[in-house]
Amino acid sequence: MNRRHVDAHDRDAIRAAPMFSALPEEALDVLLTHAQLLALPRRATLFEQNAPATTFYLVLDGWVKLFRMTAGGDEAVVGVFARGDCLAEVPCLTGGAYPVSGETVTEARLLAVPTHGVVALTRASPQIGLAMLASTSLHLRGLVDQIEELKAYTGPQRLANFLVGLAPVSQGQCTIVLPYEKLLIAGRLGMKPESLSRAFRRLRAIGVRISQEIVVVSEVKRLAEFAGCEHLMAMRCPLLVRPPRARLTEARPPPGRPA
Amino acid sequence: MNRRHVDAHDRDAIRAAPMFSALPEEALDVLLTHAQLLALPRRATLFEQNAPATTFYLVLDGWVKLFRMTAGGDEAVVGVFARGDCLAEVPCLTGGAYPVSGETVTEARLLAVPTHGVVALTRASPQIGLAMLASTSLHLRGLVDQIEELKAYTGPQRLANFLVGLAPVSQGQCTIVLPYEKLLIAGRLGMKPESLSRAFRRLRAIGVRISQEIVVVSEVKRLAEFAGCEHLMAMRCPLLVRPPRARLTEARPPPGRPA
DNA sequence: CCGACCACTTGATCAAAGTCAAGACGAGGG
DNA sequence: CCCTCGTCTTGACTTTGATCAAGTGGTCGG
Repeated sequence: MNRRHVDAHDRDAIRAAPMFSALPEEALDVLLTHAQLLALPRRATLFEQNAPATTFYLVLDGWVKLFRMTAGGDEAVVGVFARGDCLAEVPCLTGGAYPVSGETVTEARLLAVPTHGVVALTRASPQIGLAMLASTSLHLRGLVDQIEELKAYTGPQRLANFLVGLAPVSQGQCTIVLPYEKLLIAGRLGMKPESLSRAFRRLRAIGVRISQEIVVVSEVKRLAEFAGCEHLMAMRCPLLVRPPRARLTEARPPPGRPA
Repeated sequence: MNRRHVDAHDRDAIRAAPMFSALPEEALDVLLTHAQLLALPRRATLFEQNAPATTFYLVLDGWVKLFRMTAGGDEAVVGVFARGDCLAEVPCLTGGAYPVSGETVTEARLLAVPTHGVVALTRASPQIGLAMLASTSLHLRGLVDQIEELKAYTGPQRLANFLVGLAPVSQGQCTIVLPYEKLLIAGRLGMKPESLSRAFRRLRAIGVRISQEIVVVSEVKRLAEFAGCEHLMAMRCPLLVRPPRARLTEARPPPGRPA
């Protein structure tokens, strides 16, 4: 976990990034002579929002978050990245500033690529420009997905969707190990830790058990259905015995509410 | 407003787009031979989510929205674009599908550029690849801004921010004409029309008057301050005299509900 | 073994925004 | 002219999520 040099395993991760996948082997060697391998502890800062972008990163192991500090002092998490993901390529190549801050959330190994290294590379193989666009396209899509989620779905639905994305199968039972702390998951999903906790409780009714960082889903399809949920209405608070709501047009039924 | 051909005014708009700003005059001519000028009515569909991307657009006049239909049938607006803005370049050049749907929200004139036209262009002048990245970079930034807004600010704050962005001056008094319907503004800001209406009411307390589509701001700085708002707390519900809510620990007040 | 600290959970309460229903208002068609 | 339609506003009420406060259960250093 603390290797000092790029090995075959690392090369696989690099190949996984869309922007390098089409690169000939020799070009990759050139790139690596410019790049630096970082082994970082938890909570290490990679770059800060608004700083001039000089280096971009590729995750080889561990997790990295991108976020913004708001005027009020909270942080808004914009993305959480894992092995094979590439960070901040765009501001680097356009010569701008980082639009967000970046920080490790676990111990992590990263490849740090200085901008000038890639500019050199671009000259060598021009089609890398299109590959970069492909990479960017993925990021754009991810952001659009997030906006849709935030605008149109409730907390429990976003959590369900997050879990479905983590599930190794698309139907049946499965077990998921949460990849990072609940605190960060909450940020990623745009809610407070307390709300996340309650969201997990809500999902129990559709077959989600949780203990510590282990989540057991009894039927992934059910979860997915709830996440996209046309009929959230139908399964709202499924177990809670609630007296039927008094309708304005009817007489109020005797409130059998347990004290 | 219904010109059939690209004139000098239109060329200005094209030059305003980052991806074409650095293009030599002759290359622009080549581009225009491939492109098509569209004069569209309100509510015309440009492309639909998940369709293969074959054409991208540059807005010459009017307004265009990008949005997603959610499973529940609501639409989540991802962006609203005006003169000089470029839409959907990325999926076109990476050969993917449109991640969102696009529709005009007013009468509009657009330049429709088929992908193959630009691929030809790319061969002619390779540095256009970097220009495209610059353009994309702006889009990314815009999306990140939206996510931060949604996660960290309240409705009235988002509205204040929106108005500040529209204001022609950065301090003092000013008058703003809302560029499109309130319904769409609400969508853009991630709320329902009713909430938008109430958000405007809230802003009255800090010097925002509204009648129809005309907004008068008595001091833009005050608005900007509220939008970034460290001390939202200080000016919450400034004028409204509200009877305190009945507490659960007290006797339930007799429900004066009309039968 | 103890106690401090941490991440997380839970409960009570409150504010923000969604929903439903009704009305105001202007634009356009018969 | 009136009537309808669409947009916007308003009011009453519900639901969601945030906040505050307390409590649980770990881990780690002494």
